[in-house]
Amino acid sequence: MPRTVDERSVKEKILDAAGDVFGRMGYKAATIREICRVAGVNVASINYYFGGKEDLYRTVVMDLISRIFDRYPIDAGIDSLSSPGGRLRAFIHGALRRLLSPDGLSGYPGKGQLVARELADPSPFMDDMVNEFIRPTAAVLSAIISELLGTGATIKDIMRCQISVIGQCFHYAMARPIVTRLVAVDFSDPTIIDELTDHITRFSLAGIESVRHTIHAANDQPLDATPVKGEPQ
Amino acid sequence: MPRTVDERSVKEKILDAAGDVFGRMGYKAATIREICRVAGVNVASINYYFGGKEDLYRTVVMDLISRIFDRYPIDAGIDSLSSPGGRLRAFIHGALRRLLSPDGLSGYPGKGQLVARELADPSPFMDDMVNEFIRPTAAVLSAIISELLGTGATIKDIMRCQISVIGQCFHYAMARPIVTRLVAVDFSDPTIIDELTDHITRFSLAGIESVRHTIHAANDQPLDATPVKGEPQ
DNA sequence: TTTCGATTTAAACGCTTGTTTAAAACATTT
DNA sequence: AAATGTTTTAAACAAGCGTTTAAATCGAAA
Repeated sequence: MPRTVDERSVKEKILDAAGDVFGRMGYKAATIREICRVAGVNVASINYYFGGKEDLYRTVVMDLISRIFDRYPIDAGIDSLSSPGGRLRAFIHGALRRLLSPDGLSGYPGKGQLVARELADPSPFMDDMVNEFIRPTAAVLSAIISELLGTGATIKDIMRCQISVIGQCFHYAMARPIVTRLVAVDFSDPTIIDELTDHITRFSLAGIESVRHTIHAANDQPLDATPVKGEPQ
Repeated sequence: MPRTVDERSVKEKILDAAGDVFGRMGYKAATIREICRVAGVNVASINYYFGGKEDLYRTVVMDLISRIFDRYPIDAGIDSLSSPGGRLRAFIHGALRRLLSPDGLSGYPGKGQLVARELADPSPFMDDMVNEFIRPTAAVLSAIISELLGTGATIKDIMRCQISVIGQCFHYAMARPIVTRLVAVDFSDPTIIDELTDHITRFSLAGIESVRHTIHAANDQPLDATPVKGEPQ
């Protein structure tokens, strides 16, 4: 237990520094000496307060994600909306805020990369993360899309549309090193989340609607063989 | 230079093993002792043939990507098609083959993760990769989308649609650890690339068309404030 | 002031890393 | 068969890692 006001600060300084260093370097390349240098504490502090490097990492990742989902809950404003389109919009808005907010997962460079790194290179406790945070999130989106697709939609249909929606959101966070290299995107612009919400919602609603049409039109024609190659009009 | 048939095999055995180990563990966590153990060669071989760990990594990544883009060129069958929708389909097909083919970037687990890892944690030579491979690819897609959006589309419009299309493709490769945890996707099924091409093309063409409508309808109404919240019908 | 538990510190520990070395093994040429 | 240049090998190297240790430092209670 901490004694003075500075004590809790030591633990927090380590957590902050660890988030940055782990995010920038990855678990293996990050050294506790570098973390302690950034935090301005002694190297033994990490073992004293957290027991070791691995436990520190687990704490950092879990704390970060928990805090984000506390601040931007999965179903924020979703239940209150009656139209599935509005709910899709609320979902996309929430996902983008979790991914792109400066106080969110993407305080780039640093903490935000932790998530991208976990995706590319899952930790042993990735399963906990999936079960606790991602699975409930996916369930909410799945319900919305299922409603938009209407009866007749298979699990495959729902799943693919789900990935189409999430993929658009994630790409901004995941491929940020590439996106920023290719085009000038000002991620610090506070209006960008709203703008992207507009775009992705519009894009996705049309995409889902198009899939819905093919489902209802598929009753009389085969599905396996050579698929539709032409564009709509 | 190699003397016998086995000699070229040593270099290739190292390259193969390095692709697997680097992909599974990441650059830092991968040890040359593990790579050599997998390859069945002496630890000194890597320095003898490649000069060191870093040069080996660079060679592995560049070789892998070059080979993929040789096998699945950016504009495969795109120029021959007259309709922009058909060209979009060809582009998506190519992107998915590069990302998901078993002989492609995604010989999962292993080499495929190298790409995801490079996205989340770019190497010093990420700039070379972007300039040589990604920028030309993005240019092709940009031209197709520009044509689909028609006159009046801003660079922002084109860019966002571009990311919407690429994001869908990449998500299968990037978030594979999560996707496979959530739903049963058989990535070894040879027809999956064609199926996903169908879905993403259909989804994207409708999305782009929807964006096109808003562009042409935006001449008389403001764009900033509260955006469309309702769903299509 | 003295005492005592909690924190901070500098130094050291054992271990693994990438790399180097010098000798052995090999295939080919003279 | 002897000589030559190339490849393979086991062993060693210095450097850096996470972790431990034991002493120093600190703040509050007695």
